[in-house]
Amino acid sequence: MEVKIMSDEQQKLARYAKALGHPVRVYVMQLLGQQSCCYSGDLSEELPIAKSTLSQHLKELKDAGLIQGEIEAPRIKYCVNKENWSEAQELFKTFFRI
Amino acid sequence: MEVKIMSDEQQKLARYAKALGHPVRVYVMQLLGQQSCCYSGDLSEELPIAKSTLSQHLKELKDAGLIQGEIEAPRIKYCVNKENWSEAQELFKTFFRI
DNA sequence: AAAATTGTTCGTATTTTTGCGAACAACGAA
DNA sequence: TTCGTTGTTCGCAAAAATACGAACAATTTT
Repeated sequence: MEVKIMSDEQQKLARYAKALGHPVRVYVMQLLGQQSCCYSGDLSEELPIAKSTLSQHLKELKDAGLIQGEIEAPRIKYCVNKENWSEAQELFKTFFRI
Repeated sequence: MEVKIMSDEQQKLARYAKALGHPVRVYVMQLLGQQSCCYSGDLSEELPIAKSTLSQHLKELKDAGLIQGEIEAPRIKYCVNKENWSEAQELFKTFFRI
């Protein structure tokens, strides 16, 4: 896309949508919606994927801005990034005009 | 995911999100939201991508169930797949609890 | 029938995503 | 300080996504 046709909103929406484009990542966000925070280990026990794979999915969500990690040694506490979550919420709300 | 942990809802949401995970596809859906139908040619004029690339994106949206094509020779009229759009709407609404 | 229009499909190349296990780093506990 | 716990990063491999132009198919127009 050398010439920019897409609006920033569309770019952002696509970015968030992409981050939510995998069942594991939807699962994580849904869990965080219920309890607002969780540890990678908790997820690792529930999900039938390798630790390293989970770590990558969490990184994806982090890179997309949907979650943030906080060191709580020796673990890492993952929480929803509320600011960006709200943004995503608004974007999807508008997109689906709901 | 040989052992199914994810719910159908989560799988579906991820599927729709994935389909929306590209700016061009967001653009198309947003246009269809405004005018409900459009032709590939219209899009091709506005978007700085090759016809074949656009065709692939439309196929993605079709495969995800978000749009449907109707032959109106020599063109193809693309419309929102209302049933699935509603489903996606509901899924995202619930997901974002909005 | 020949030519033009519309859009898909094919072939190809590049990049990104997904996934795993092994190795590593950081930290608390023994 | 050594050992366990926790989670990331590395190295690799396979699959999927992105993108293009050329070729093709279907239909309408000339």
